[in-house]
Amino acid sequence: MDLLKDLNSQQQHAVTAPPGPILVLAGPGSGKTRVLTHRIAYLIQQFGARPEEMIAVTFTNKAAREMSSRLRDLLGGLEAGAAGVSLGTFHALCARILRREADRLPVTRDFAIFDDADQQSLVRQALKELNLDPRQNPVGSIQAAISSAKNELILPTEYGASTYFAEVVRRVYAVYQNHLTANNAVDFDDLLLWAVRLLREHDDLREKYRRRYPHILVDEFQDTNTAQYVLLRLLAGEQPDLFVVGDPDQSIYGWRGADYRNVKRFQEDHPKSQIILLEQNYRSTQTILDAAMAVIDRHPARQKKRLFTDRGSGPRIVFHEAYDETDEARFVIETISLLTLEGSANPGDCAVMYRANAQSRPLEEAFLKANLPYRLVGAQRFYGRREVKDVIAYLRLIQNPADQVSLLRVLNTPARGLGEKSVEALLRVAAEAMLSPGEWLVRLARQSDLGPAQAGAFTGKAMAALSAFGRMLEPWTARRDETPLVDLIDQILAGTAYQAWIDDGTEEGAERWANVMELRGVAQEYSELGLAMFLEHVALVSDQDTLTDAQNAPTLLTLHAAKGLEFPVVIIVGLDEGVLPHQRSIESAEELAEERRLFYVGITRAKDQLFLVRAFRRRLFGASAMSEPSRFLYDLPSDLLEGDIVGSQTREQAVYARQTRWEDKPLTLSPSFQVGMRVQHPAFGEGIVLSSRIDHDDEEITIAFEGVGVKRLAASLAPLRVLEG
DNA sequence: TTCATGCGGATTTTT
DNA sequence: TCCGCATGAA
Repeated sequence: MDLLKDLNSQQQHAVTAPPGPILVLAGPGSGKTRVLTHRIAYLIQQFGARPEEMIAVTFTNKAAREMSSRLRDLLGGLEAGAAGVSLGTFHALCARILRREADRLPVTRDFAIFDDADQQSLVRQALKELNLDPRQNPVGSIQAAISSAKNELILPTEYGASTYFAEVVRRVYAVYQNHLTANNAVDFDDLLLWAVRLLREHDDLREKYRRRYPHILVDEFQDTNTAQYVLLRLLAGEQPDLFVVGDPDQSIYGWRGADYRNVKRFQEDHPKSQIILLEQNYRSTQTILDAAMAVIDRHPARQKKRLFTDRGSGPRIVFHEAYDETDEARFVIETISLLTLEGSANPGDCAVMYRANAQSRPLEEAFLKANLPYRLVGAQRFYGRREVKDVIAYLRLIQNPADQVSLLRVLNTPARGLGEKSVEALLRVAAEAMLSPGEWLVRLARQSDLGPAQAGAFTGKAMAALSAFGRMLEPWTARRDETPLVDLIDQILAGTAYQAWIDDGTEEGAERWANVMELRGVAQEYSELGLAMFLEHVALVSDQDTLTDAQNAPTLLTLHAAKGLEFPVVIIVGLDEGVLPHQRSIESAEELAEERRLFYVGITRAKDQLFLVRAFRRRLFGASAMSEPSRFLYDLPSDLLEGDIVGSQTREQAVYARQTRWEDKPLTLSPSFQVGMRVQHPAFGEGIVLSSRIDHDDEEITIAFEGVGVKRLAASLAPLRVLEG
């Protein structure tokens, strides 16, 4: 079959490039998944690469699945071959390596993977031990700080403490890490961090994996963080066949440690790398692309891409200013109803996007009031629900009795009279016996006789409850490998009378039980693979994966959640200063630029029609306040728009607003000094500009001054006056 | 162990 | 405004 026949020339160029470091800058809707899958097929067919030698990394399981199925279609008869490619998320692939090489780690291969909530629970515990007040040292902030440190590959001993908070973090981090090991657990970030450490510190392992995976492909490369970048470098070795695809313009996870500058770093680290741009868009109308480019071109120091399509210009973008958020929601409903009525779109073709989850509320209320169905993405996550986490915690405890976080979660769930005092005593006694509390309980169940000292540690009631718990747990752990997974879950539910505990007869109660049953359903699919794989799955999936497109209803989702998706009709609401860009991001040029990219991502989700909505006044934290149009709106050329952004404002105000907003300051730089300009400097006198380039958020100019020589200056600092351009 | 109360904080969340 | 928590009373 001819692999190249349905690729455009840029895509062909990327797919057929000789093996080596290759950077593909792929605009939205430019077919990057297609390029990745074709590249894999091409390497197999033209270079005789074996699928087992290839590793393809994505950021989401969804993307991995998508690639896997597209690859299967593509390779057709080579199905077995396609299956040989190691395809998965960074985290999943690292978890696999860690389990395989567990003998070099401080945990066993049964280690648990701790999520955010588990991490916070450990942080809380550490704070307690260090006698620090969780009120003054917010658990979430500390956890986030530890997470960023890990993403930057900073170990507890290396953590610099220049402020009081950093000192707190430093201490908590150390204790936290010890606890993780004691729990026989790693957290999300550890999956990457340990993988890097393994490859860094063990020459034989590094060699082994380099030989094993000579071909590496990476999707969404702009979203890699430092740990992931370093991991790739370690895996890739000196003569890498490293094919990375990304789009710095769609980098919206900087706040999670992703660093689009890795794209630049890649070019510096691989000076011979090939750079290929994918600019033809197969998704949107030219009007939408023009709007998107107008927004993103204000972001300097970027590799420009000219997005184009052969789809034609399509309808103009509609801007609407609503009175308040209720009115905004009403406009959304009316718009969707109208489109449905005229037959230009199905409800399911429409997506409503917003900056923050809180904005979904007025929208949901409007949908409910209008008695219209909708799909809400994100918000309350299935695997974050209490009842789901409870059952998983039981399973995790069975798989890994050292998992103290899970134990403490379920020890008194359902309530069995084991309060704080009993827990403290249990932890103390277990520590004395040099066992984890879970193991201690199992041992307690196995030998009826207790040391007198230990028996004295508990009240009679607590003792009875503990041994009952131990006797329940013991057979589950002892026979965990023979017991079918669903049977195990049923035993847990029966043994704990769990339904009675969560289903209180209310509607919520029924829903909670339904969630448990849904989890049981997922477990059913894992009956072959078993408990360990099931736990791996639930630890590493996200809820995005649960997004089904079954019903024909509009989708409500955040701009972040929208990345990677597309819809015929997109309505972006809340285009107000303080909402998009978010209040919190306005101060920092870097964050403001990310808000801009977020808007860009939103715009480029639209295939046919785009609606932009804002509200004249908006209720924020209770108080209602006037809001101003988002500064990003002023970047849209008016000939693409239907509806006037100026809205109720007077012309004068609008002009003022436009001027004062031209700033996203440092970052909106396009070089203001041109080569050949004559300039005047108070100290150096007159000179001629030799070159100018934007570096980060400043302009760096090289000037030849008469009688002084060549100087390199920063435009923001040097007091330069232009004499003639 | 559970409920009531008060306080502080309030983005985004691929794994 | 409203949610989650930490804390204190029953």
